[in-house]
Amino acid sequence: MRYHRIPDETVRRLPVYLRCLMVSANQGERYISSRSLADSVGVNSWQIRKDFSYFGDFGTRGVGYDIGRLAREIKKILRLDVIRRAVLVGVGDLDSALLAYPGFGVYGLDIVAAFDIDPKKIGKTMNNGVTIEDFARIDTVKERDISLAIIAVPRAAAQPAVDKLAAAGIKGILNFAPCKVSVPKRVKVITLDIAMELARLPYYIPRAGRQDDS
Amino acid sequence: MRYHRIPDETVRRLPVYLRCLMVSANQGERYISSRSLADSVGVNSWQIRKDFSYFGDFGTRGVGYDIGRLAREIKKILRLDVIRRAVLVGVGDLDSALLAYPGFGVYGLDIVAAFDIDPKKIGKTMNNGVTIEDFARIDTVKERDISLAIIAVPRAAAQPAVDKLAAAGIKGILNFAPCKVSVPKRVKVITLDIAMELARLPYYIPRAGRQDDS
DNA sequence: GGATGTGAACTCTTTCACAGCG
DNA sequence: CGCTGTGAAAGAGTTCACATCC
Repeated sequence: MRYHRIPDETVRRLPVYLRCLMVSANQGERYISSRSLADSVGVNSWQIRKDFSYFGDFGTRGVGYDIGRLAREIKKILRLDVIRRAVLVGVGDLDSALLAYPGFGVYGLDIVAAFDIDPKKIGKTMNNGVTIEDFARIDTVKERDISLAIIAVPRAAAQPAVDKLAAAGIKGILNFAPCKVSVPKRVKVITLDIAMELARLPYYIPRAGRQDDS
Repeated sequence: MRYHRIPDETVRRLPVYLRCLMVSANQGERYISSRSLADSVGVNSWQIRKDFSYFGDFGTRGVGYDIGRLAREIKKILRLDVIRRAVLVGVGDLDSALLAYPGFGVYGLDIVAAFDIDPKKIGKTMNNGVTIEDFARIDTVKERDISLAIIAVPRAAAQPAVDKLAAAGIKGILNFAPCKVSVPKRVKVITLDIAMELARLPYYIPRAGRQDDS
């Protein structure tokens, strides 16, 4: 399969596999079968084999996958094998949560700068030791080898912020603002909209009536 | 089309359409065409028409969609037209952010209780006036007409917490814990895993080389 | 035997083209 | 004439069945 276009859905699943592999590795395991990996992450075993088959033959028939090797391969595929410097834009409640989040480091993310427009925040230092700078100077990230941005600003501020980030050479953006943003093709945006996820939850909940267990 | 199974992808897009409609309504607009709605949310106009066609004929040919009516219809489809009482499980940094999040109320969510296992937190009152209770008493939600839960607990605590929530009659869970959780079929879980989104961002960022704008 | 890797069938989703209506 | 609504075609992604290899 090696020479096909990779489905986006496969790329979405790879980080999930990776996390599971890291957990298994921590428990001292050496090999894992597609079946047991599948059970852990909640997909089918053939889905897992198909996903890996897009990238190469990582397994050993009759044995399974070498956990350490597979984890390294996935990291390489996802380009998580290099540390990337990131900037936080909009320092609020969400950012405290983000900074407290264990696992950004695991995925090669190093938050080295933070910006805000609020004069009350500028100059303050965050939990991780980074001092908040004035967003007016966002263009300085260009000289600081920062390629990723996490933005958590109000809706109206999102598009202008993204425009400035794109101009400053940022290549990837994780957007927590509740709206679509437009960027040049060379910039990748992933929007994570909490309210949108929440809003579709009731759809799956029957108003009343019989229920059966699983 | 009315009598088909609804694609999950359509359900995922409906909240996005709804938000856009609410913004347009606030600006005093009365009608919107599939084309202009499409431009606002970043999909194609035929995608929008197809999505709506699963539920009925909401538009007027030659004119477009009545914004108020369409918003009401979508709310009804998503079952956002009733207030749902929700409980927060695990009160940490993320929860402060969640409580500050404008827009839970917009989608009919009312956070009426909070639980934690940390004795230092139990008894304290959150920003929204809700007092944090001992998670050991989570079963009391059964008598309090609470149908949704938002859980933001460490990975190891997630499955036990979810089991207790399911036993307490919770019907829908928004899971921020970084892992898969198993539930009875009658319970719907939506997992929102920030690290998993972040981990796939570098995949789309070329290591180096030529770039073209859009 | 036991597990992987993969073409082929199948299912789900998007796109198209245009009929139908206001 | 403009814009919606929809069957049909095309495209993506998943599932299956089994050949293949350790």
